Amino acid sequence: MPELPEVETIRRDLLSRVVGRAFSRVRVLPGAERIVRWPSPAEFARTLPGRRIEDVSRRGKYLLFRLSDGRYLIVHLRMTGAILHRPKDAPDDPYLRICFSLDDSSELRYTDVRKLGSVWLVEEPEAIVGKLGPDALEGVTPQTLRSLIEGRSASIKAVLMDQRALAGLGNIYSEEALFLAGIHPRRLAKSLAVGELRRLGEAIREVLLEAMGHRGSSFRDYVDAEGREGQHQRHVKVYRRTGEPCYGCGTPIERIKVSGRSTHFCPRCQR
DNA sequence: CTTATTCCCTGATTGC
DNA sequence: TGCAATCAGGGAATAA
Repeated sequence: MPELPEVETIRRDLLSRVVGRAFSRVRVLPGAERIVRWPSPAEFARTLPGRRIEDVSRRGKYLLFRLSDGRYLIVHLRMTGAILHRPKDAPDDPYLRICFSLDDSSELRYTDVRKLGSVWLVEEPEAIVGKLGPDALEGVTPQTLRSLIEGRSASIKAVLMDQRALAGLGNIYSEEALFLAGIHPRRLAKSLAVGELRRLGEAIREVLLEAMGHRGSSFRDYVDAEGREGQHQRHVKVYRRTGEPCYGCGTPIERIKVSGRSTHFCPRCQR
């Protein structure tokens, strides 16, 4: 499940590998048409060849390729998407959905078991990422956190996962940040005190930086641009640790539902 | 404006 | 052991 640390790991991998390269051929494989959200799959595949990749950036969980004609190729991996950079004669990758051939005999291969991911080719990236809140890796001050929770009656976990409030956190890292800050995921967001908001902001930053240091978490499908797994799944404190002892106090980690998502927490350390 | 629910999609896991 | 039901979950769409 690529969240901010996984997408950022891929971005950094791709920077050195594809910036300066041009697309030579683009194929949307049969059955994968739905992944191409804009324009039509045929126009998408026809327009990209000849365009050079000038930069790779990230907003929340979105990857943005700035192209030489000023347009942007935008990719969202959702649950099971991956972007692999391979030599063109490398063995086939399973679940290949879109193949971007580059002008140096390499390929960007978009693979996606469940076909839930999305790609766009647009002139104006704000049309896609404009609704996102501030990036979770930057600008998470107590003041911004306070502005996020104002006028909302949702739980703090729901707010952290709301990409229009804060962009980049999903289930894994919102749970980990709340554990680190000692905050119960069902707490009403607006009930948090200033000190708790400050701790939460620090926890978000710490969790994301540590996960990026481990090149992301590979619980199921996530791999980086070279097809390698991350290591942070070995370091999570609560995510998918139902029944296992809390590293802080030994109490078994519990699993509950919060705003429709399974949620893990320590009932003793997070009140 | 808000929050809650459904849907997408298929491999892995669970339950009988 | 076998097979069907359930689960996983980001975000869009829809309902309330």
